[in-house]
Amino acid sequence: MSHSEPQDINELKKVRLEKLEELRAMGIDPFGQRFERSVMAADLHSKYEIFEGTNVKVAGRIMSKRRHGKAGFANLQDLSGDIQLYFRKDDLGEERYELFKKLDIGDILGIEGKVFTTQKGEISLHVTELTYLSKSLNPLPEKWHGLKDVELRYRQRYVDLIVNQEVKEVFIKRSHIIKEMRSFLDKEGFLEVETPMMHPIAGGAVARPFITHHNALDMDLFLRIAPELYLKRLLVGGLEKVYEINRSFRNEGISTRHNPEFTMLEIYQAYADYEVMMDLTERLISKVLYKINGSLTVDFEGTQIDFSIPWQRIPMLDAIKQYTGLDFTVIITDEEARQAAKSLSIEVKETASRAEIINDIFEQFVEEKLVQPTFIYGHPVEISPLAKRNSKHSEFTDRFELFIMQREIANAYSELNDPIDQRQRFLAQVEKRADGDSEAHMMDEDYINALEYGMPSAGGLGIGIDRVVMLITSSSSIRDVILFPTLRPRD
RNA sequence: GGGCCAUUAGCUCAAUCAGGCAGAGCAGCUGACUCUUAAUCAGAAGGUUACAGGUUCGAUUCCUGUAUGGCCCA
Repeated sequence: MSHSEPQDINELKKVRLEKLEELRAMGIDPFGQRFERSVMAADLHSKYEIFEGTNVKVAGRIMSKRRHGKAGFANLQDLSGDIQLYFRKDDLGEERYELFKKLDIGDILGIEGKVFTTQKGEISLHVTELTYLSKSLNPLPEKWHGLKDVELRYRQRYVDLIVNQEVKEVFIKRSHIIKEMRSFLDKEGFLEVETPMMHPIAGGAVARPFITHHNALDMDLFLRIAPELYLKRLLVGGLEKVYEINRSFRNEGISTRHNPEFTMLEIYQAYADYEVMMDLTERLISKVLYKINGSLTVDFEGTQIDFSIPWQRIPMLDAIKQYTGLDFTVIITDEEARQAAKSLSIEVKETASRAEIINDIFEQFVEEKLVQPTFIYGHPVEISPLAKRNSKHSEFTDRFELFIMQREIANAYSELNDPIDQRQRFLAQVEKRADGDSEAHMMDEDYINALEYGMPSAGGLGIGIDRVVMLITSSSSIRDVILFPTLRPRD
């Protein structure tokens, strides 16, 4: 019990505490023991013919109660669904009927009873025995309107899960989605690995890290912003096909699309390239979607998204030309690029490079147009410090990003395995850092050292799991697919 | 970080526009009712109107600040 609210126990809780004492006085443990249930609630409905007339045991939470003098009904909810309970004084006897009368909504019970159908046609249990498994002291939200206050829903997700079934379904789906992804990758011969979450050097992405401190070593560590550089060390080590599904952490704002900790799937495949990764992305997401939803189309807030493959593949410069008319194959110098940006009324720094401007224009004018699954490929090398250069156009990389519903869902490239070029790229990043870009990469000498042993040519792919779950479950906020989203603490 | 909006009973919401006794439904409590299902009927109760100030005879309402959250922008 919180020590911050000693005198503040409200009336409703007081009544329940009194009931708890009454139970104890009757010799009943309000917070019972193991209960061997024989059947789930949903099975009683789906396999009624099998269970009709038999005695079964169910366990779960009382969600509603209707009393009629010397008889009454309640509804019990377990993970699978609901079952109605019928209590009758004549059958239960005085004492057990008293227990029924004392029941509060929210109490957790084990129930033994006989399966039957009421006159109104509802499959129910005629209760013969009830066992207290947990007395509930806090009143649940209203049965009809449920819990709507989003702040309370996120802060007290346990209550949200009790009363809002659709929330429970989203998180069950999330679990299934991740399970299907693992199953898909395992079948394709990938090895699931775990790499450090605490990094001495935060690398693998452009982002500000969280800093923590190790006391015994007396050193600062960064919570990882991406697992990329460790996974590629494993390619060097000969683990040719690896993936990792786990959290990364980025120290930036919170929005409907960003949570400070989020789940990424990263995949690396030796001897592949970014086009192999495109194919893999299509197959992976469409297969998982079909397994989960039984369809390749999703209705996302009224927009039909069609995941039938193949998906569109558009070079980044073509996409910019299509939506702005600007042709960056003839806009060559930084100065020309800055002029082009001004023509679109984009604010750019005096020192902004052509690559940065291409990226800015893409983000501001093209992303919002990409609703159906679309691969955008061919990013400037300057904003892709870990990607291999295109063999014909060395200022661009063999990289793609996948966009769906205006959101970046995946990022992938042919991995840069030239240690000399990689060192130059890191140095360019270090320079940016020195100029105040706190998101730029740090130098990672050990990673260079690994590359110097030889990393096979490879394709790498990162998929934002939370965003995929948002798409598949038609959720508009990332907080609706993360059980306990980051919030400022109350008090 | 900036803009806009919200915060009223355990929950879902009124009352705020134009300052004048803070209301309802559900849940809870008391009573009636042995097949109800948003059960029904009767009764009683439940409030630091997020917090701190200010204006006013009088503030849930107007003003300022703070906290938390939501949406949009960076």
